[in-house]
Amino acid sequence: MSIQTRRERERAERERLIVTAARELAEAEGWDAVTTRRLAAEIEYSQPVLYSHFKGKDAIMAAVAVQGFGDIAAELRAARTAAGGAREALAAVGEAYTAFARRRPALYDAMFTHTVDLPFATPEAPAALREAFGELLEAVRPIAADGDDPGLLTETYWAGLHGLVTLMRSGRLPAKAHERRLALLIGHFTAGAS
Amino acid sequence: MSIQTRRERERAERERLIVTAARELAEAEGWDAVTTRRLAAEIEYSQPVLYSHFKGKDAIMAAVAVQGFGDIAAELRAARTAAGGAREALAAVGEAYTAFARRRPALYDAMFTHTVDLPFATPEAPAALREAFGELLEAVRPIAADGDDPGLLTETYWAGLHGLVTLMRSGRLPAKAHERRLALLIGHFTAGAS
DNA sequence: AAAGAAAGGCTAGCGGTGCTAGAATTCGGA
DNA sequence: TCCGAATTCTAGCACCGCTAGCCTTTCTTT
Repeated sequence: MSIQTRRERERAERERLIVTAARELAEAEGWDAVTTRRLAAEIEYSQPVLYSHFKGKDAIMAAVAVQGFGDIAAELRAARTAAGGAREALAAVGEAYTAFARRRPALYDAMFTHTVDLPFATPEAPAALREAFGELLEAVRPIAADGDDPGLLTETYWAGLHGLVTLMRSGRLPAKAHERRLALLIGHFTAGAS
Repeated sequence: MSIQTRRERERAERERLIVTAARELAEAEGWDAVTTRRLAAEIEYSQPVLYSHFKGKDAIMAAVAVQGFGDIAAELRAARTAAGGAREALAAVGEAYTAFARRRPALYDAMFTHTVDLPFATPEAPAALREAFGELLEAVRPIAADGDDPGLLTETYWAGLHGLVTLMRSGRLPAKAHERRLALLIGHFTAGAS
C-alpha cells in the first residue's frame, strides 16, 4: 500500500505543480502565453502528461480559477469584517472586488470571463466559489429592502462590479474615473439603507 | 476615371461582402467558426484577399462591431422614444440593451467583449458607437441627481447592464431570474427620481 | 496592334496551436 | 532474474493566422 500512496502523493504534487505553473505564467505573460507546450516545458514533463491530469487546457484554467475563488473570498472577507457599518461593508467589499480584478487580471479572467464549465449558481459549485459569493451576500444582505431577495440583489450588485472591471480592462471605460463610478454604483445600492 | 471608380466600387462591395459574411457566420456558428479559410471560401476568394482589405482577423471583427453599434443605437433609440416618462425610458433602454445582447450574442461579443483596438470613450470613436452611448446617456440624464455627472452615471448603468448579460451568457448567473435582476438594477438607479 | 508595365489574385508554405496514437521506457511483483 | 503493467515520451494530425512570391489579367504606351 505504501508504494501506491507514494505514487498518489507524487501525482497530486505534480498536479499542483501544473496549476501553479499555469497561474504564474498567466499572471506574468497573459493566458495567450500559456500553451500546452510552454506549460509542459515549465513543469519539465512532456505535453501528454498534462492530459493525464486534466481533460484539456480549459480544465487547467478551471483549476486555476478555483484557486482564485479561494483568494478572492479571503480578501472579500477581510474587507467586510474590517468595515464598520453596513454601508461601509458594502463599499469595502466592492472596492476589494475591483482591486482584486485590477491587481490580478489573468486570474480574474479565468474566474469570470473565460468560458469554463464550472457549475456556478448551484449547490454543486466548488466550495471556494460559494464562499466568495457568500461574502458578497453577507455584505449586501443588510442593505436589502424589505421584499427584496438578498440573493438576487447580490447577483445584481456583483454584475455591476463585474461590468465596471471588464469594460475598464478592455479599454471601453477610461480607468481614470473608476473610483467615481464605483462610488456611484455603491451609492445607488445603499440609497435608503441604514 | 470611370474605370478607376468602377474598381473602387467593386472593391468596396467586396469589403462589405466580407464583413457581412463574417457577421452571418459568427451569428450562425459563433466566432470560433469564423476562420480566415472559412471566410475566404464563403466569399469565394482566396485567403490573402482578406488581408488586402483588413489588417487581420481582429480588424474584420472590429468592422462587424461597428455595424453592430449602428444596430443597437437604432434599437435603443426606438425603445427610448416610445417610452413615456423618464423612469420608463430608462427601463425601456435597459430592456432593449439586454434583449439585444441575448438575441445577437456573437455580435454583442464583437462589440463589447472581444479585445478590439477601437477607440471608445474619446471623440475619435466611430460615430455609430458614440450614437449608441448617446442613447443611453439621454435615457440616464433625466434621472441623474443634482451634482451627479450624467456621463459617469451612464457609464455605471451601462456597466450594470453589461455585467448582467455577460455573467448570464457565460452561465455564471441563471438566465431564469434575469428580468427580476434587471428590475432591481433599474429600480436602484431610478430611486429618488421623478 | 504590339509590347511593356502595373495591379491583382492565387498557390504554397511558415510557424504556431490543442490534442493523441503508439512506441519506448521504467518499475513493482513473482 | 525476468515478466507484465503502468507510465512517459516521440512523433504526428488537423487546424490556426498570416505572408512571400509567382502568375495571370488588365491598362498604358509606343
